[in-house]
Amino acid sequence: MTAARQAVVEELGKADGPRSAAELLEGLEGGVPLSSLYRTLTVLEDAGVLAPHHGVRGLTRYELAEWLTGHHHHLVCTECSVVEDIPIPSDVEQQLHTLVSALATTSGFAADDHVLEIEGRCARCR
Amino acid sequence: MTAARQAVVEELGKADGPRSAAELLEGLEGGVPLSSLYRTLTVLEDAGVLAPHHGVRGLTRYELAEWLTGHHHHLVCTECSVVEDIPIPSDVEQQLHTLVSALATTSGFAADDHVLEIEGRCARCR
DNA sequence: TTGCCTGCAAAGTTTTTGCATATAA
DNA sequence: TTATATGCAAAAACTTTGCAGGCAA
Repeated sequence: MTAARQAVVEELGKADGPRSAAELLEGLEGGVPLSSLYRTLTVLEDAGVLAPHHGVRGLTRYELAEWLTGHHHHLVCTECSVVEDIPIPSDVEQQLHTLVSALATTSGFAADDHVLEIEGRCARCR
Repeated sequence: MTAARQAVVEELGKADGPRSAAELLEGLEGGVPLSSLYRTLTVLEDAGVLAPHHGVRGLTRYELAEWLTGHHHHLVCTECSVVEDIPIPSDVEQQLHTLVSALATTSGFAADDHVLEIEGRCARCR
């Protein structure tokens, strides 16, 4: 774990939602080249530390993997594309999990995970 | 509604999941230029006929809007990136909807819609 | 030394845009 | 005619790769 990687993990730890390479760049001190940042993101993803998020057109954003943050879902603003983490009460999660397994098995799918994104307008855009 | 647009809508009508511009190209007869296809997709999206899907790294796929297909969710294969439509029983959908509204309002979000993606391995990749 | 990490520059992929032509109303 | 749609080529946005130099074990 090098300094560059540490910095990315810390930056994502402070964020309240997934961040793209360009967004991370703003928070990182020193002019890190984009190519290095992308390489760092790839390494951390392969290591299971980061998880990619693909909720918005043409952008891959990253967040800390769920074993670090806990299971959660996202609120996606359809106007400004902001993505915000949202925790989910464990009883609700339980329901959801049951529901997902049932849906998947009838289609021959082996469900590993589920992604629930709530789309709407955030407090600021309203 | 021109012939080119008709063709895209028909192609998507036959598909069992969202398709990218490149994927659509294979099904369309005659060498349609990509740029025209992208323009067609944008027009149809703005017209509310198509809905974009962003479940896979760096790819925007399109599907018919839900007023044409009915509400549904997706199975996403983490191995081959195939995305398959999956209908959802109305009682389950009801539960989900209630749940989503509750989660969103506590965060100042105005929830318009929700996206549930089930990730796993498809029948072929298993 | 040996191997991984970094920066820079070049290239790749997907998507958008400008402009002239073609088509439709 | 008048507006909209299309094709081609160029560009843009985002991401990946090659290569040489740096740093650490």
